[in-house]
This record gives sequence, structure tokens and C-alpha cells, in this order.
Amino acid sequence: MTVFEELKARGLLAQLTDEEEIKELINNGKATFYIGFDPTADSLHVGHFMALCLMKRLQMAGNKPIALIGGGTGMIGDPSGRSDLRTMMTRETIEHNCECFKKQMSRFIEFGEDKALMVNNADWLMDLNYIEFIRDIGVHFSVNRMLTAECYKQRMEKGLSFLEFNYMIMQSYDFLKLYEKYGCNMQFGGDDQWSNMLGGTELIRRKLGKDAYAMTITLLLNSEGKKMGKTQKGAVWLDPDKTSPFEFYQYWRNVADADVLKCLRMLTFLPIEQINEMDKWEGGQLNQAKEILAFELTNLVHGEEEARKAQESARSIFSGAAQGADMPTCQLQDEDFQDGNIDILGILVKAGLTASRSEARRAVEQGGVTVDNEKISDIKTLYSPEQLSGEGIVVKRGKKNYKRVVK
RNA sequence: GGAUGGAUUCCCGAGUGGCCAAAGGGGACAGACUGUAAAUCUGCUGCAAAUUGCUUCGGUGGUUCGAAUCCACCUCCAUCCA
Repeated sequence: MTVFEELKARGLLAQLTDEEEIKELINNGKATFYIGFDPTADSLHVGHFMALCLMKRLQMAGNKPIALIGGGTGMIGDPSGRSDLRTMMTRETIEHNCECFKKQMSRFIEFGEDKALMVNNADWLMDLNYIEFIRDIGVHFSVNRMLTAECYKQRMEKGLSFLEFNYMIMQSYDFLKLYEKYGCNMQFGGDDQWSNMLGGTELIRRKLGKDAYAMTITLLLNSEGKKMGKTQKGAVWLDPDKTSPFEFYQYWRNVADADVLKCLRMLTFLPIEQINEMDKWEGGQLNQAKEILAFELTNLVHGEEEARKAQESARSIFSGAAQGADMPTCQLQDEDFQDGNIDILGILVKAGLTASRSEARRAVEQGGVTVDNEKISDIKTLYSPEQLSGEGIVVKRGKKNYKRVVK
């Protein structure tokens, strides 16, 4: 199976400027392509992960990837897919984020001469001369055309600042620069980037009279049409300090039935034949598919050891009795005890299982709190340091949040 | 720069002097049912020493026994005009 066929079979391809040409280039390892990453946070998330996988797949087929970190474009902020104005980030934050990105990316992609490149567009964007830039590049953009682009359309109702309006031009300029510097002839990105990417191919055509190509990957949406990789608390991060391997595992373990197969196809490196086999599974059997998905992804992101640990913890926690060896633990201090004891509400708050004592009270009153598998019904239940010594106790709030508490 | 409308709790949105910690919906959380799924039903959703007290309705100041609600100024947003 060629790379192109593989990508297609996995449902990764969304839009392409020229299917035949792109097929030819990537199947024969003739593409030098780039994917841009805006440093909006200090860790990569699932969306980036898809892009990194794509890089890897194409690299394995002999193509040359360029990871572009948007140290410059980050100063502006991409309005695509956003309904509100972005909060501007300081230069320091952006630089810090760039560093974090670099570190994380090197885990997935091998960088170096003749392998993959990593560049930062701050290098050419930060020192641009306004007048020169506008005359050189700005002439090639029609405001009328830009306004019809999907990414701006949505913002026309809510308001769009000139700052953000410039984003497409910057991104197009990136493509042009990379084309000139590294012979980069292709750009990949999320489907929400389509109009920005087209801007680049057009700029190259107008400026240099050369052809460049663009291709977007399908956004990973769940069956309700929302972007995956987001939780109430925010994104699912790849940084183990921001999203622990266990939480990461659980996120995928809990995807909806309708989404498992799609995720397996799009995110894992399991052979497509094997995934197609699972397509026949239904009902409770899908639970197994979810376990495979969770394990595979945790393995890819955090390594096999972490994946195994997460899986074991999950199994023991949800099978009831047993206790995971590797359970998140909360160590109480002397000052947490008053009159020699601490009440259950205090424990819940200290362990981070509830945000406040009021919330803890509600959780107990609704029968959602368990200590060592016994339901707590009295909010005044007290614990002494002796009870918490040694192995401590396992406090659960709801079915999925638990913590070992020791003194 | 001018005119008009607006800013309410996680989000949308009602509330136009006391009965307001603030309707309704969404989401989140918890319980039941399940397969750690979905759907459904129930509860719950500011904080706390918890039949009570405290802090919240863009900001600051004022009127009043009492203000999310009235007044003044300010900030921000949207629409139209330039």
C-alpha cells in the first residue's frame, strides 16, 4: 500500500489542491513539506499529535518534513475556527512555548541534516519592514477574496481585528519563504487551515510563477461534531505533567462507541487491516477496542512502560476490589489535622477531588464518595492520622476520580 | 467622530427597587440503569463554623432603610452613519 493510499484509507485526507500531483510526490518521496505549529500553550495537544503522526508517516516514505514553529505568527493569533478575539500573548510566553514545543517534538520526529528540519518563523517575520512587506507581499492579496474565506466569514459577525486579519498573509509568506529557502513544495495542516494554506500556494504562484501544493487532514471530530482532545478542564496535553499518562489513557478509554474506530484509524499506527477487522465488533466488544486505542496512544505518547502502568491502574480501579500499585497519592501534613482529626470533606478538598468543601459536602450527600470501597454517608466522618498511616486510604469520588490519601 | 443597542453566575439567557445566590436552557458533576459507551430518569451546580452568615450581576462613586435593578462618570463590545 502506498503512503497516499494508507492516508486515504485511514480517512486522514480532507482537501487537496491537486490530488494526482500530490500522490505522485509523496509516494515517491519527492515532497518537502511543512506543517505549522502555533505556540499557543506550553505543551502540544492531541491535534498536534495528529500532525506529528502525519509527518512521521510521510517521513517513513522518504519525504522531508519541516516543522515550523510559529514564534512570529503566534504574536498575531490565528482567527480560524475561533469566535472570539484571541488574548495576546507576550513575547516571553511565546518564546517559552516554542522551547517546550521543540522539546516535545523531538520525541516523535528525528531532526537533523537530511532528516527533518525545525524552523521558527520569528526568524523572518519579526524584523520585517512594514512598507516593504506591504509592497512586496500585500499587493498580491485581494481583500475581497480574503473576506470570502471561510475562516474570516465566521468572524465577520462577531468582529475581527486587523491584527488577526493579517494572519493569512503571514502564513502565506511563511510558505513562500520555505519554498525559497528549502524548496518546500507542500504544506499540510488541519482542515481549518485550508484557506490560509491556499493563500500560500497562490502567493508562490504569483510571486515566483511556481506550483506548490496544499493538503489538509481531517479534523478529529467526535460523533457530536466537536473537536476531540478537549475536556472540560481544557485540552488533553501530551506533557505528562499537564495530563498524566493515566488521565490520557482514560480519555481514550472513554471515547464514545461511534468514535473508536475513527480514532484507531486516524491516530494509531496499527495496520489498517487489523482495524478493519475491529469494524465488525459491536456492543460490549467495542470496549476491547477502546482499551486497545487507549493503550496504543499512551504507548506512542508516553512510552510502553507508562502505558502498561496506566492500563493496570485502570483495570484494577474499575474491576473494583484491587488497588493499583501506581495510584496518585496525596500526602497530608500535620496542619491538615484539627483536634487530631481531619473530616471527610477536608480530605476530599486536600486530595483535589473536589474544589471546595461545599462541593465535597454535595458529593457525600449524593452518595458519590467512597473510602476503601465503602460508601460514606455522613459528612462529619472523621479520620485520625493513625487511620491514614501506612497504606493510607483510597478515596473515590464518583466512579472515575480516586486518590490514595496517606499521612 | 456621531447615533443606537448592549455587558448578569462555566456558557446562553430572564430579571427594571425588597419575596434575588438571582427564572429557564445547555454543559459539568453525582446517583440509578449499563459495557469505564450512548440514550433515559433523578439529584445537584457561589463560598463557609450551614434552618444561619458572607461575597457576587463590566468598573468607580452616588441616591435609598434597602440596588443586578435608579443617577453620574469610565471601560469594553455590536450595529448603522462618516
